[in-house]
Amino acid sequence: MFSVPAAPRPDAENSELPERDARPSRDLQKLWEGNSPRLLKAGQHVFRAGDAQLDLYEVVSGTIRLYRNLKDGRRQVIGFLFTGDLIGVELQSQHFYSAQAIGAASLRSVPVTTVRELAFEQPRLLFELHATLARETAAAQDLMLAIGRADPEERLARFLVALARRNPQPGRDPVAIVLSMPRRDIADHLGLTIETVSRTLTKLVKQRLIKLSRRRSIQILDPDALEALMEGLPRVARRRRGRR
Amino acid sequence: MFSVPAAPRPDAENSELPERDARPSRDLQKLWEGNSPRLLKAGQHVFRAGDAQLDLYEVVSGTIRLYRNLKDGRRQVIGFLFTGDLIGVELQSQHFYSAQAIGAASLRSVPVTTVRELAFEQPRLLFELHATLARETAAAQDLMLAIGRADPEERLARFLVALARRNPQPGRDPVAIVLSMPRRDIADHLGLTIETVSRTLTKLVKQRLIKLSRRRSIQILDPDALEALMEGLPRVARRRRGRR
DNA sequence: CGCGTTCTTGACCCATATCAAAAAGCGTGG
DNA sequence: CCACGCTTTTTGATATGGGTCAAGAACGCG
Repeated sequence: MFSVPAAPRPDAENSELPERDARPSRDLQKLWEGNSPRLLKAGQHVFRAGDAQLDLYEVVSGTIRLYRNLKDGRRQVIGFLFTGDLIGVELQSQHFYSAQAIGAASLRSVPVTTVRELAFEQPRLLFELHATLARETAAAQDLMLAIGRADPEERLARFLVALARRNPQPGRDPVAIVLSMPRRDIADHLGLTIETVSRTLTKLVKQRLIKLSRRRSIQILDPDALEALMEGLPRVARRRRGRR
Repeated sequence: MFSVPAAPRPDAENSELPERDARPSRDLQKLWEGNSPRLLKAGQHVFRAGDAQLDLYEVVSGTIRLYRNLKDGRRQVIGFLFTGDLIGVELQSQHFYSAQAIGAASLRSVPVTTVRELAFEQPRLLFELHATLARETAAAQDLMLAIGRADPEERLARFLVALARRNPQPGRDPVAIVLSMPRRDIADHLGLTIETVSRTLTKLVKQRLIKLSRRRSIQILDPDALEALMEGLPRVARRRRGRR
């Protein structure tokens, strides 16, 4: 079963990837008080890589994708943000990735200058942001591992499990998840092509690990098998990855 | 020529990746005063993923590799740290990657509890650590882009340019860099095999972009061409990466 | 000088990208 | 509610880059 690991586990190898979102804390809550959300249309950018960072944002509704480009257009989707997630916790002079609404979305924001001032008086706030950034870094490293070393099946398994963990579905065991992003984004996130994403999903369906309906909604039928897949254990004795 | 970008440039697409290291600042300097360095032998671990984080470290000498594993041993090298770099700026309860000396190395450290106390009194210190962590995150995302979307030639180009930038060689234009890590580490860093790393390096040699001697030392003959390679521009019109 | 280790080179092959087309959704207007 | 057209996704056929396997060469160290 999925466990939503509130407290970290003392498990060295299978380090639970901390989620990138920082759900409301009292310190952060204060920040937005009385700020009316900004509405974004599908495809609209919050900011682009290289822009000066003016604000810290919180996603109120919708899904935001963060990404970087190579000059010739190849794209790496860094991550997806959902309701309650923060954007821009780095607090640097400029953004090093772009943020764009996938569907319609809404955000609220505070100027970074305000955040900085508050943080000076109230170190706990800064610690909080620091911890959020640390989770983000861990997630980035985790994705690196997936992209650099896992095959498509493992990458998809990781992606789906991570998504499921972020939407703690109370109770119901065949976990339902909604893909609020198109295949192209998933492909660019996992370093694959959309064709491979599609083929791999149908492969997972055939193995009865998941079930997909209407393209964007997925039921996880066998969470344990999926989690095993993440680490590549199923293939009984994967080639021989001997080292040193 | 290589420029060591002290101040960020307003260049949207070709965002300079901030270096992960934080060279000495007054605030940080104070931390280690009077701490005698810990010596590490080749291959020795500073800590492993999952260990509790007890200290914040600074590399005094040598090279440290940071990495994560999949259960079956596949490894992703997150990054390499050199003299002056900090390890453990996340300040979380446990490490989510392992840190290991490549050759002989030495570190000095401060307990995280001490860092936390100081940070409460002296917010600037925490801001400093936060900025370091932000650079680390940016580097991780940059590597993701390379691993997910670049071919071996581009990945090596990025790796070499990044290395050269971290060792600001005063003056001398054919920039000399030393690979303080074996091919296996480079491969595991870039998501390649050692064979591909080797072949790609000789390919770069044949193109007269670099020159390598005694396996571990490299001269960059044509910095501009290398930088162009990073973004994949040389191939005059790479397939067609059309997107939206 | 000799041995173990690291790196390079070569031959082969397979997983995944590419190219191409069909199918399934989805919104819109009648 | 259905028909139409556009977009997204799936499926199929083929090609190829980089992985795998296997020597051999270069190095470094005692």
